[in-house]
Amino acid sequence: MTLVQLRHLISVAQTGSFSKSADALCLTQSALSRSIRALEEELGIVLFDRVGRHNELTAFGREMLERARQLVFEADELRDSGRQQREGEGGVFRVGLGSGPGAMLMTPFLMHMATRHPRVRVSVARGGTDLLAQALRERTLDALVVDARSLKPAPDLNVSLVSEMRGTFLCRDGHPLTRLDHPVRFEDVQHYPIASIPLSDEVARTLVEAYGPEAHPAHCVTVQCEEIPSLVEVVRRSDAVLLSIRAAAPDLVELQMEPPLDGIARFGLVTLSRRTEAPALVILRKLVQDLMHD
Amino acid sequence: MTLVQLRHLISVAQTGSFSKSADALCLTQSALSRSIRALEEELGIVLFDRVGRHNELTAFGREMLERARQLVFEADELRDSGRQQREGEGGVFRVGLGSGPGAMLMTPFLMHMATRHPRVRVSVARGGTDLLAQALRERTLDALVVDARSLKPAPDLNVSLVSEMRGTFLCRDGHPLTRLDHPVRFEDVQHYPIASIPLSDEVARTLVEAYGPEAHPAHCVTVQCEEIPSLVEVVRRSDAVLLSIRAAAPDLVELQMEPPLDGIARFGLVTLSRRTEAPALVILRKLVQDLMHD
DNA sequence: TAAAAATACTCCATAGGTATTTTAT
DNA sequence: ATAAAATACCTATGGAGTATTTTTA
Repeated sequence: MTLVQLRHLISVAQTGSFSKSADALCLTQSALSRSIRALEEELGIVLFDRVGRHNELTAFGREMLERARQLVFEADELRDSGRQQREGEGGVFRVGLGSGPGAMLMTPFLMHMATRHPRVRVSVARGGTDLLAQALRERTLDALVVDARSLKPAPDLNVSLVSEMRGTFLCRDGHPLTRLDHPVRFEDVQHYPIASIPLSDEVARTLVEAYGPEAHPAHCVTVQCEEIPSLVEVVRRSDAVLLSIRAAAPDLVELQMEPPLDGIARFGLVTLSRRTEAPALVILRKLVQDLMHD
Repeated sequence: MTLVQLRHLISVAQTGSFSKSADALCLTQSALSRSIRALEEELGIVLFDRVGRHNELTAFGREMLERARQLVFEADELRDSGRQQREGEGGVFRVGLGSGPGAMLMTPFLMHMATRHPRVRVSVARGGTDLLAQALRERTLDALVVDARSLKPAPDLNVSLVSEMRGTFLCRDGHPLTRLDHPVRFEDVQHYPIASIPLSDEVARTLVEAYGPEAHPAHCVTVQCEEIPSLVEVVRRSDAVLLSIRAAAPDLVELQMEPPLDGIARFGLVTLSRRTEAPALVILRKLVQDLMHD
């Protein structure tokens, strides 16, 4: 029994004629006749009563037809599901976001998937890089976006750098620090609350190297939260200073630090090597590249 | 996409190995490899990540697998349904019973189907022969059992005689008519109530020819009902006389009439000619032959 | 290095085409 | 007599086998 044979059955049942169906199926009448006959022989039951001009389904044929229709319909759906997945119109996509990327990507990513790819079942996990990497290895996640510096290199992980973003101190327009007559030093900043998302050890080391032990986030950050928009709002309405990547809020003013903070967030898209990429990954990669640049 | 390919997918997903599945499927490893690859190419998506020793389904492959399992299961069921129908283990069977056969067959037939062939969906219609024949031509019935004499011969109807049964007058043991010192005449019978199922015109004519106009059922039958068992019960408990086929009740006594009633019920199994018989027809035919004989 | 999958090639089984016969109206 | 299905015969595509290469643990 073949799906093709079932398609033939359905067609002949519709037209009531082998010849007409043969045309419709781009086959010769004889080929179609043999196909139906083979099906009948395999099933051991006659499907059509050949009544000269017009062929009628037998009682069994009628029962068979409905089930054949169902089967062929499901098979067609299955066949199409491949294309749908490729085009981001289906399937599941489970993403892990590190702290920084999570803060920047979570909402836009979910929005984008909900509006542009509504048929993809997407789920996002946030957490520490190690935990996310573990989930990736266990195949409970399809991809991660994390700060590449926080990720221990491993041969089974495939990291592709998608974005590099400078870290800076930002404040509201008209902030006292913008009116200083000398380059801003860290001790100037320290007079104000410092807002930040949770920072990786790598970033902490960069800060300590540039501005001394006082600059370790564990000490200096006074307003911490994972949602960048909330922090931005606080900084807009107060004298708090935001330590984050420049692109977090275009309307905030970047402080000209001395020495300048050359820490760079290196966001990487992580997948398991030697494993097939989730089709929806291209969507995520493009989104990250569009959203995360200075 | 082929059902065979889906079976291959299912097997490799189970074993995690092309070689093992190839053995299980009685195929070579290379053939199986190509089969899966062809499926992947048609769908446009990789199903397995070939990770050396052990092959893993991709995310898409896992989704696909479930649907493939369902599809193959349904296909197998469909394939088997033919054999099931042949063996009277499924399908529908719609029978029309004429008045006489209905009276004798209805209950035993339904009992037999319910107990021996519980998976066949059976329905029985009772009615006049013409009405039943019409339903047969409209394909709302699969077969009839009627008195052949009441059926107008037609080229599109296929009648096979399954049973001939003598009609007689029956009464209870010890009935006054059994003690007569001469053969029973119709006028003797007329002194008692006459019970009968509705009789065809053919039988009526036979009666009139044998015993005169007084014997027409429309005149002489005083207790009429379609259920033979009920009539038999009445005749057992009263002096009523039952006009029916001899086999209706073995414990009743047959009256030796003068002249003898040579009317014979000729029960025929009617189907549409040139149409495939319902598989369950063999069941009915055998049942009729077993039940309806003198 | 050994086991497993992919590839190259060859073959043949079968689906399909052409021509003809049979069947039913 | 005609239109349609079945049949006979032939062809060719693609599924499957054998031998070999490539890959990965």
